[in-house]
Amino acid sequence: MNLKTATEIGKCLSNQVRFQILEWLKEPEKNFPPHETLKHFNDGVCVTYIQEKAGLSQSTISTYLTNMEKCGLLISTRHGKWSYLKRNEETIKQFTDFLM
Amino acid sequence: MNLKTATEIGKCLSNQVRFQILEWLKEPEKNFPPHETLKHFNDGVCVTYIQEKAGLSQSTISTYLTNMEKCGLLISTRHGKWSYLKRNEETIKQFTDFLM
DNA sequence: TTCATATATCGCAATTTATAGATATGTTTG
DNA sequence: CAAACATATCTATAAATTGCGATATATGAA
Repeated sequence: MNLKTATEIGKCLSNQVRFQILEWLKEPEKNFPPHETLKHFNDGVCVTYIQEKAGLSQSTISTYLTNMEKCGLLISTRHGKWSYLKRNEETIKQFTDFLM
Repeated sequence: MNLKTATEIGKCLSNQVRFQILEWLKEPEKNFPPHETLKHFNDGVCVTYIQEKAGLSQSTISTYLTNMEKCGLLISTRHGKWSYLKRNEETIKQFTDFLM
């Protein structure tokens, strides 16, 4: 982890909704409805569920999630027409190690 | 640690200079000149040293440091006309625990 | 008390971010 | 292929942040 990447992560964490999403994704099955097609949360939660729960527009949430993925906070996996997002614990660990 | 406080900390970490200051303060004796009056770094580093090293204006750095103290990232101690700043490891730990 | 130094606060212009609607792209299904 | 749906990107505007100079406040020294 370097200063530039860490600051990019800091930018993601500077917004309450984005930070909240990261918290929700700690326990997907507790915070989101079960997936209808996919029967598990192995790859996280789809954009629509996150968007509905956050209550912001689809475009806003999509941008948030894209940025969070770019700086390594999230991992995105496509299954058909859905994108599933989960926390990238490795990057989060590197970030906290860098900070402490 | 709650979401609001964590996001305030995130805001501090969203700027490269502020993040850098936090990194410098990990090892004050390595990153700053020795104090002339105070002979130790027990309370951290004075505003002027941080300002000179960061290369931004006095007012900007003062505001940065004030904000970083308000959200608990730094601890400020007055000794005469100088303010000394050091990392608040307790808050930093709470923040990383909250994130992980 | 007056001066010099250290830090804090105010007011402002420039830049960046937040957020939405419109539109584009990608994917499945009929 | 066309329709329907999920997600991504583009464009625009309001709001927040950046960073500075000017000014105010606090402290120690003369």
